[in-house]
Amino acid sequence: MENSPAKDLHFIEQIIEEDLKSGKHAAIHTRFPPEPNGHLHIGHAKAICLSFGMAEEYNGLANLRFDDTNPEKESQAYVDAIKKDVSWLGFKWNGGEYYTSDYFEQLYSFALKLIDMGAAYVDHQGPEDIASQKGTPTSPGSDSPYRERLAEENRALFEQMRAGDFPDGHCVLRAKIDMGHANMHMRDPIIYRIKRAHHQRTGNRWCIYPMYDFAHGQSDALEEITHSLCTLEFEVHRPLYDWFIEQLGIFSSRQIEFARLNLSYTIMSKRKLLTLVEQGVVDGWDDPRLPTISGLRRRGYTPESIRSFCNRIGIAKRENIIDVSLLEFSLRDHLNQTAHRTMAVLDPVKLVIVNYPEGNSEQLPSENNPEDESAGVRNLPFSRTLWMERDDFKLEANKKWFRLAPGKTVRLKSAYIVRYVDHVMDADGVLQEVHVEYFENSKSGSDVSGIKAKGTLHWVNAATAIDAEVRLYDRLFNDPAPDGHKDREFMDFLNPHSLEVRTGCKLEASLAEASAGVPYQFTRLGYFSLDAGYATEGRQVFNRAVTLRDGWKQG
RNA sequence: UGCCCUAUGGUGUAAAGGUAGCACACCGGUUUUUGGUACCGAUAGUCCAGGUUCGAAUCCUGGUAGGGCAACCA
Repeated sequence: MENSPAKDLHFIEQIIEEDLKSGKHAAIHTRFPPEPNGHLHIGHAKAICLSFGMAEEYNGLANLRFDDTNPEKESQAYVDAIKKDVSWLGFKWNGGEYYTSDYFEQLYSFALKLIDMGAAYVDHQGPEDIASQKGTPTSPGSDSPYRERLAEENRALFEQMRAGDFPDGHCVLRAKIDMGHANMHMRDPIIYRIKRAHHQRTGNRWCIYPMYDFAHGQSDALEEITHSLCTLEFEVHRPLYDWFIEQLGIFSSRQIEFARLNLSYTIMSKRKLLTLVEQGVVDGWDDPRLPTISGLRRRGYTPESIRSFCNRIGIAKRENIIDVSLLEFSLRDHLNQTAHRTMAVLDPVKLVIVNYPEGNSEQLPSENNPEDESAGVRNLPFSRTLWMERDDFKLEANKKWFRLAPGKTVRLKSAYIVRYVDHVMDADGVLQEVHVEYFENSKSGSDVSGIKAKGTLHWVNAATAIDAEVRLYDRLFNDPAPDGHKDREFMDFLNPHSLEVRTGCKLEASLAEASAGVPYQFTRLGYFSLDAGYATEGRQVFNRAVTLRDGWKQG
């Protein structure tokens, strides 16, 4: 690192480097602290890449900690899903796996300490009274009538709270700070509430649970987290976070906030995502149209592409909406290097090579990936009758049309150059067959025909093709910021065409052996992968993750 | 009628008082047996007004705009 060329560091890296250089910390320790009450999305991926990424970059440790202080909303199923997603992204919690609930006893002692210091009190008022006394952002609050209760009495009451002597909601424990503070969070925040709910880890051992502000910072301290990275909305919590550290005299973690990720044409709020799932707008949390990690995985995104995306978007404190095209670029960039090319026809029309002998067939070699020689070569069966893409033929074509049309000549990828002969339409004018003649000496790899074909078409041999269903996805919303409108609901912007199911697609035979989740490029069409979830016996289903970039300007 | 945060091309993000750079998107071109990839090029930016300075995206003052803050949620 010494004398390293001025690399562009984001503000968190700068803070870390300063802390390392000054000796404040010998090594850094970060954490990713999800509440197990929902599924992770691409926004969490940013946070994961940051917190785990910083630990990797500076040879530190990173913890995975489940912030499970509200048993009513949380479950083990979410814990499992989150662990799966983080692992899939390629991160290891080398600092360990923790649960805030493991600290309940310790947090209880912290509360007792606060009480003994005269810095916390039990309040018997209801939520309405407490709320009204809190004041507003522009007017100060007022003191609770229980605020000056003696420490001994508070201690006894708090012990009774724990012992279960009071019903739910009977009273709360509050930090005694300043009801006139400009920061609402400093106006005697509630730090413990009585709640008889079964906790997935502690069962019924506790009937009081600490609030976020009395759990998160303390957990950071107990794990000696040096840099506690979180999103901007916690900025106003930081004074409280620091206040508890000071009062309790615990390890001084530093909370640093960064702007959360927003992606164009989608939503990131757990609540709104849940609405889509519950109302059946999508198939579930892993619907390929959702920005959830599980959705992206099912869509065909790779962990590498998501991580490179997270590295490209930067870390800063200003609000942002990242263009979804950057995400798509990251996927194409990765898959172009790694995905095997295959041929598939989504909207098939018969292509008959009239001068190719009936009954004949041959095997034509085709490279699996022009970007990667080591990917090897496979043989494609070729014969007189093939499938071609319906929109690769047009009756009236101009000079800019490189595909098939009367008078046009094209190359069939890895095969021969063919020239239009005629076509067949049914009574409704729907194209049934295209007839072409091939040039025998134009065979791919040994072309001595001297004929130049502008366009290259993909095709599939009819006799050996396999049938499949292919699902094409478009953005879920029509608006770049569906939840950014004050006067409209995000559901108003749903894209009715976000899913297009194509049946009767023709795939090259090698795809019969495709495994779920392995991405393929369908030549000229995009990147696709087999979806085991949608498949049924004898029917393959492929999802399109993203199209290829289309540089063709029509018209 | 408060407090906190933020303002750089279309979208993101750098530049720590000294040439406003990079990526995506868009547009044009070269190569191409994927209208893909690769490569080359173009367009395009410091919220406003003052001030300090030889010199300001950067420092100061005042505006303006956007975001956040009043759950026994996290």
